[in-house]
Amino acid sequence: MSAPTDTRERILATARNLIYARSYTDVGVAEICERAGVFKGSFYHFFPSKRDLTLAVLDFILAETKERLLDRAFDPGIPPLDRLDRLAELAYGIQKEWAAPGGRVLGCPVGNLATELATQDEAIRAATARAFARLQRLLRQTLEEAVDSGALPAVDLDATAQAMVAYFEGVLMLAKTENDLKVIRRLLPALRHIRVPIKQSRKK
Amino acid sequence: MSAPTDTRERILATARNLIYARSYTDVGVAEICERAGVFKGSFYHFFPSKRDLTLAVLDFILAETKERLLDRAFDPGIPPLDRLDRLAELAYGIQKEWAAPGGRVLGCPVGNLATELATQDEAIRAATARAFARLQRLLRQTLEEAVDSGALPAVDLDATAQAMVAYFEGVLMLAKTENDLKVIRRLLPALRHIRVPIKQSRKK
DNA sequence: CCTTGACTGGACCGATCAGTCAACTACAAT
DNA sequence: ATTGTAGTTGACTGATCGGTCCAGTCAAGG
Repeated sequence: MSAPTDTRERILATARNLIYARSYTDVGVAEICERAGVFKGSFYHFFPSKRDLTLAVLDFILAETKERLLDRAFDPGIPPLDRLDRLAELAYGIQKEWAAPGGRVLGCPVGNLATELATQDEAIRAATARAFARLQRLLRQTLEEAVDSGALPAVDLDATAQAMVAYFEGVLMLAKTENDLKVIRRLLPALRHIRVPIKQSRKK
Repeated sequence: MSAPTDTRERILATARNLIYARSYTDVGVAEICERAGVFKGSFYHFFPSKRDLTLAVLDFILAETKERLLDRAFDPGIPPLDRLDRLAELAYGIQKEWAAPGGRVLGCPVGNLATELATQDEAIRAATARAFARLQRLLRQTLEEAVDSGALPAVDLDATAQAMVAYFEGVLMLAKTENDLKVIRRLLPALRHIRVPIKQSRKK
């Protein structure tokens, strides 16, 4: 029982904070160790490489996102379309929270890593893609319920869910670039209006 | 007259290619010089620093994007809403072209730099933000025409244009992450359905 | 012919990078 | 008591980082 060592957790949390606030390549192992109050040797005792650490950081982020964002937004007790509004509100709150300390909007931690590393590291690319797929699945389920209950006209469910993921990520990216939380306030609520119509045969 | 030296241009083009295909931090000055067939000394004769090079690369990208994408899509001779389809088609073609050599979808060169550096380098952040603002302006103008001609019901013009920028960037980012051009094919045409309704007073 | 100055070639710099390693400590099981 | 093992400490390595420096090249202008 007890806490066998919190070292690993400290490394993980510190790495998450630094990498999220800056970037993968910009943050070095030495800096992570320093800020976590850990020595190089301990780092490499727990993680075979910086790359493996990053994969672990991704898991960490995914777990946190699930409980802080997804589980709360995609609550079956909420009417389907309202879940989208909930998602937007929660995401805004989280972004605000992260922006507070450094005064910088940080965007989506998954999207940031994906953009930086997708073309360079296949494992990380795949992991981020899986994360997006999970969000897409939740959205698709929500849309399906909305259509079934008549709250939403028929749409291409898969494409619309994916488009919502894209929009969500795009808004966070834009907010990061403008370094302005208001972008999220302004744009994210329109998530519920994203629609990909069912595709018809080409218009000749 | 003549070509005073193509050295600077070669450095710029090489740097663009390398940075776009990988990332700012991952590509070193030495590698850029090597691939451009230029020596370190020449590099620093033309560019005071790697950061300044990157600013120049951004200009380079912006100029290219303007003539290859924006000028063609936002042609006043095309009906406003059709310009959006045109934008989607052209963007797809360009992405396909860039993906061909390395078999990797590269996403938006501006978005990539923005995501990687927005929190670290204020000048680059501002430059990418300006690029997005330019696209937003073009979209806003297009939407205005569409509304005036009755092709589109009234919407919040500024917010919708910005939402379209976000969606556009989000789709490219997702395509890069999934490493799949079909994502663009599938999602980008829905750009024309993005809508941010005119905001009403809070629902109580 | 001589100077000037843009440009090139390339050695070199200190700092930092990810990663290694052997010695050490603490505790558990035998 | 002894050994095994998980974890810690921190010096160290070779490579690479961005950047500096300067002697040399060359064409244009006087």
